[in-house]
Amino acid sequence: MKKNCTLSLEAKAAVFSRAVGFQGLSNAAYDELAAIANTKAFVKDEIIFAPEEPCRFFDLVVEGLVRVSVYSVLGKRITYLLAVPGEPINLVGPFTGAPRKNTAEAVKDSLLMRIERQAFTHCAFNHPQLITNIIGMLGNSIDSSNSRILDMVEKKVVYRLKRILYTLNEKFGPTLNFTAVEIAELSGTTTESILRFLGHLREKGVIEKSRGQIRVIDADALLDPEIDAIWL
Amino acid sequence: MKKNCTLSLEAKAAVFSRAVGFQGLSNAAYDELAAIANTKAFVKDEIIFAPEEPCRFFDLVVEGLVRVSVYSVLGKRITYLLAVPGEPINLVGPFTGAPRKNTAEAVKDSLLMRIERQAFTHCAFNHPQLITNIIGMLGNSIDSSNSRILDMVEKKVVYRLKRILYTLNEKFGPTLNFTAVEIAELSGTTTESILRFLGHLREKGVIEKSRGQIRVIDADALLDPEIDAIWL
DNA sequence: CGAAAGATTGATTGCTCTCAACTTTAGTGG
DNA sequence: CCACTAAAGTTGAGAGCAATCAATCTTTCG
Repeated sequence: MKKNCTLSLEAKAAVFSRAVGFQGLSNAAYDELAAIANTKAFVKDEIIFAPEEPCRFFDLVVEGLVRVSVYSVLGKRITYLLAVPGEPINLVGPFTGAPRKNTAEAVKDSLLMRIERQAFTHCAFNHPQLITNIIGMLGNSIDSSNSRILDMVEKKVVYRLKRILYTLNEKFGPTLNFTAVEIAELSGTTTESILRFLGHLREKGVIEKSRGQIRVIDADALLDPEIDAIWL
Repeated sequence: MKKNCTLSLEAKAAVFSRAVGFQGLSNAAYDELAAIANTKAFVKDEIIFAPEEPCRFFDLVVEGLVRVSVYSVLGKRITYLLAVPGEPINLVGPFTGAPRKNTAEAVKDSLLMRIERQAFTHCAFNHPQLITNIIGMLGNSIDSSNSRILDMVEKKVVYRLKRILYTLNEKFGPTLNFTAVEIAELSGTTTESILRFLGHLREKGVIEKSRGQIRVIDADALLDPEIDAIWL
C-alpha cells in the first residue's frame, strides 16, 4: 500500500477542516495547522503509541483505521476508539505530555498527520474554539465510558452486542469487517459468547456473516427501546 | 448547618489556590477567579445539577461532599466522582454549555463556589496552564472509567470492592461513612453482594463496620498485586 | 502443504443476581 | 418519650447467564 505518502499544504488544511473536533475554526487556523503537520504512514498492526510512553505528538488519522485500546494486566483488551479518517487519536497527551494507559495500533495500513505536541498546543491556545471542541470531545468520551459501565452492570451480553453493532453500522455502514474477537473486545465479553449471539442474530435474519465480516441487514432490529449509540 | 455562608475575596482565592487542577497558576489568576466566584450552599440530598440541563456555571466544592453519578433508564446509579473540598465537579460543561448525563447531589450539607460559565472559560483561556490541567484531569477520568470497564470484564466483585475500599481509604482516611448501597454504586454491583463480601473482609479482620460506617483496619490487605487506585 | 487464525458448538461450572424473609437501627411525629 | 416507620443490614436458597474448557472445522496465507 501507499507508503511515504506526503500531502500538499492545501490537502493537509483540507483534512483539518473536515476533522472531528476541528469544525468552526478560521481558514487561517487550518493553514497554520497544515504548516506544522507532517504525515507518517503505518503498516497494518504497527504500534502508533504504547502505554507508559510520554506523548510527543498530536496524531490525526488521514487514511486507514486506528484502534485505541486499553490492555489489562492479564492481557485482555478493551477497544474504546476505532478512529477513521478525520479523527484525532490522542487529545490529552499533547497537552500534558504525560504517558497514558492507551495503546494505538493501525488496524489497516494507515496514514496519520502528526504535529509536535508543543507546536500543537501552542496553536490550540491561539484558537479557543479548538480547545472548547477538544474538551467537548473528552466529555463525550467520559459519558460514553460511563454508559458502558452501566451496560456492564445491568445489561446482558446480547444487548451490548446489539448496541455495538448498531454503533458500528452508523459509523461504517452495513458492511463490517471485523472478527468476532474484535467485536468481543468492543463489547467487553468473550469470543465464544459473541459467536453464539451473532449466530442467533443471523438466524433471525438481522445480520449475515462470513469470515471476518458481518453485514447488517436489519439495523432497526438492533435498536432496543431507548438504546442510544455510543462513541467509538 | 451553616447556610448563606459567604467568603471573603482572600478566602476564595485561597480555596482556588489549593483546588485540584488549579495548581501552578499565578496569584493574579486566583484573585481573578475569586473576584467572579459566588458561594452557594446546598443542603443534604439537594440536587446541584441534573442531566439534560444546560450548563450555566462552573462549580467547585468548598465544603461538604458531592456525588456525581450517572443514572440508567432502569434507575440504577453509578457513582463516578465523590468530590471533597477543593474538587471541581463539572469541567466540561462550562466550556460547551451543553447538557451532560450526570447528576450532582450534595451527600452532606455542602458549600460550593460557583462561576458563571462564560466568565470562567474566559478566565481559563487567559491561563493556559489551567486549560492544560483541566484536560489532564479529563484524561484521568477517561483512564479511570476505562479501567473500571476492564475490571467489570475480568475481575470478580471481591476485587472491585477491595479496589473501591482501597481508593476510599486513600481519599477519606480509614473511617468511611458510606452505606452498603453507596459502596455498591461505586463498585457496580448489588447491595447484597457487597454486604456478603464486606462480611468476609470483616471476618478476616481487614475492616470493621457499623451502621453506615466502615473502618479500614488493614489497608495493605486490600492491595492485590498490581492493583492501583482509581480516581473517585 | 502446514500452520495459524478464525469460527462453531457442546458441556460444565460457578459467580453473582434475584427474591425473600427477617433483624436492627435511626429518625419522626404524636 | 414512646411507637411506628423507613432505611440499612443480614443471610439463605435458587436460578441463570455467561465464562471456561474443549474439541473440531474452515479458511487463509506463506
